[in-house]
Amino acid sequence: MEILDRTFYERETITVAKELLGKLLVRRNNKDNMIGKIVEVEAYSGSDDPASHAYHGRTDRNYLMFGHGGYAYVYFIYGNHYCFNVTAKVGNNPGAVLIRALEPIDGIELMQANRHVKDLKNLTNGPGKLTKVMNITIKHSGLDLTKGEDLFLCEPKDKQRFEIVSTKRIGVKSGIDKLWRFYIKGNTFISRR
DNA sequence: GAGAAGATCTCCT
DNA sequence: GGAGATCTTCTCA
Repeated sequence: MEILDRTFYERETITVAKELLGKLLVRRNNKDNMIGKIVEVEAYSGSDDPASHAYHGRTDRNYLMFGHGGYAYVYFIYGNHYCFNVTAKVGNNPGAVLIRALEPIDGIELMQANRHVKDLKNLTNGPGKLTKVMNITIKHSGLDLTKGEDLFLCEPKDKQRFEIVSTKRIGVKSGIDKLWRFYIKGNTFISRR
């Protein structure tokens, strides 16, 4: 498998977000692999995006968004859930892409066991769900995704053509004029509301 | 050191 | 369709 390298991530956040659709997220857990195809993402920028963690400047929590692209940025939200982001940026403006939904590809039995859910369509269709299924926690924050270790992204073997739909982002109260949520048209594994 | 809000999910009606 | 669960982070004193 071809792991995405640094040059993929060090581009405009919006461009990276769109191109992440259809890529594979690989989670290596001891000897077991879990693989999911990315079907839904959201882009978060910096000083021009009031919904972004980076909007109010650099802090102890969001400093990863100000660093290089291609790193995992994981944070805990609502007392219950982790959200998994990939840093993606060009120049000095911070940026990250939130992975919102996956299509289960491999290691499905392990995924089901991690959440005690059998319905595939209800397994990874939300940011909090997919982190639980993939066993992604705050420990993975700051991980280099280009090294091919516990967690990385790669190019699928057979590239499929699909249409990209862009809509308003979900769950944010500011920046709703930006259509920075992207998903694969017709895919049944996206989250909705 | 206290208070409030948050890039969500699940259960209940 | 709506509210509760639950804790980290940020802001202000």
